[in-house]
Amino acid sequence: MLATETVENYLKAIYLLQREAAADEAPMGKIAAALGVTAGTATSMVKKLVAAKLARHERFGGVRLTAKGTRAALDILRRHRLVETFLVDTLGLDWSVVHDEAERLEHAISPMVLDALDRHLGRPAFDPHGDPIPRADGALQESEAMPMSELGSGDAARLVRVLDQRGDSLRFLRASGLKVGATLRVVAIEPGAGVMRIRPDGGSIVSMSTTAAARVLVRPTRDRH
Amino acid sequence: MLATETVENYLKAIYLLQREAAADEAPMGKIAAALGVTAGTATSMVKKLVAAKLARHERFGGVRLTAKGTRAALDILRRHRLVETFLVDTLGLDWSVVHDEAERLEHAISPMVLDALDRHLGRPAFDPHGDPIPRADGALQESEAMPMSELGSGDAARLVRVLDQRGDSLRFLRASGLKVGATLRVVAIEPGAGVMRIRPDGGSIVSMSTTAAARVLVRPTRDRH
DNA sequence: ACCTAGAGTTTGAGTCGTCAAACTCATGCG
DNA sequence: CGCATGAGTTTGACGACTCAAACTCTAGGT
Ligand SMILES: [Mn+2]
Ligand SMILES: [Mn+2]
Ligand SMILES: [Mn+2]
Ligand SMILES: [Mn+2]
Repeated sequence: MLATETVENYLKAIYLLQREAAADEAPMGKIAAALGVTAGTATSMVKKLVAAKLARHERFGGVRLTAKGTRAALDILRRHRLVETFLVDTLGLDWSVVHDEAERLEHAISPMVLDALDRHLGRPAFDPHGDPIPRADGALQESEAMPMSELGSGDAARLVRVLDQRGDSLRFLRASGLKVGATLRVVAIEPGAGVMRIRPDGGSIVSMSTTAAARVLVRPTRDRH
Repeated sequence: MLATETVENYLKAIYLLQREAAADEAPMGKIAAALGVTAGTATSMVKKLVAAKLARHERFGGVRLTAKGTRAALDILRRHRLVETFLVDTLGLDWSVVHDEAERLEHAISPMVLDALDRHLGRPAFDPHGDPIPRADGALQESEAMPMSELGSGDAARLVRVLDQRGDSLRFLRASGLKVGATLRVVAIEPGAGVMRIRPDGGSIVSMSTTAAARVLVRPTRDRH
């Protein structure tokens, strides 16, 4: 919209890297990797963001969005996640493919179409992966959740969000019956092997690495064993 | 998809200009005007299309798409018109605004999303303006229709297509009750003034210039006067 | 047959986003 | 401390797309 498609992609990437970094700063290398460009390209692009007052950056330091940059990033994130929701809920596409589609469509959605889409979908608060959808005013409520890897043996929980957008991860989870909203129970943990065994309600037991499990967020349920 | 977004726009513009030109050739100046670009830019871009075997062109002559270029143009046209149909039928947007929206969205629709959209819409044959939607294999059936300007006084007809995509034209037609599928009758013609008076079924009489009426296509109905 | 107005082309230059490769900085290991 | 290594930056170049302005061709009217 206001910015070019490339700028929109940088803003979104920086926003997401900033959330996940401890220092609340996006490292230049990660930005470059997220966009599939060389570090030099990312450096020069960040300079333009700084010139446009969308980001702050000092030589050899991390990148941080300004309030204006954050607002723009949230707007793009809203478009991205509403499009994903549309592709799954209305068109019936699989949640493992919609991320890449939304990556392109997000740049072509005008405010008018966005609002019509939002209305058509019933103003959803979460996308198919459980990611919160920023509201039109930029408000964003993250859902309370913990990594599935932190559950103990025997614990029951509801799956509320999947952080990994990679297609093969999502296909594995869907095939295992682990979708957003599903309830599950930890049947065993093998700390030595770094593996936990999970039984989704109404499904059969699956094993996954604790690192993979850490990218799945759950909310523990009162345990009616 | 295969081509860049700019190339897609050129191909679609050339295709449409070729259809409407007597010589089945798109004049360079019209191409430039359609894309909002200088004539020099269009010339150099057409050279690239020729190099890519998408078009034929000799110096100072008109531009003609190759079979490959025509196929690509039909593919873009299909995306454009399906998107327009979606915006009107599913999202409820007005037919006067969807053209510009589709102009951007058409480039971001993958084959997978396109097919899901097509299925969701019930594989429509015509878009909201009555323009035929090319099929996935490139087949395109134009509907039989004549310009409304060629009707005689007293003639009854059904409106089947609107050629002018300009927002104000479409808003005028909608406000007058002249939408695709509506039946109407010519109540008077003023050749001197270049105006004809039309009564849409269930609406009140409106005047429009014969040049405007020439851009509205109708199919005469058996006249139960 | 000419000449000119309009249409089309060429040229030179600029912007945007990108890369490769040379370079600089920060730091933690020895 | 000193310096090697990895992270980040700079530079020069390029492809895609565009414009302005100079130039060239074509066709229609006299
Ligand atoms: Mn994107
Ligand atoms: Mn998502
Ligand atoms: Mn377009
Ligand atoms: Mn249309």
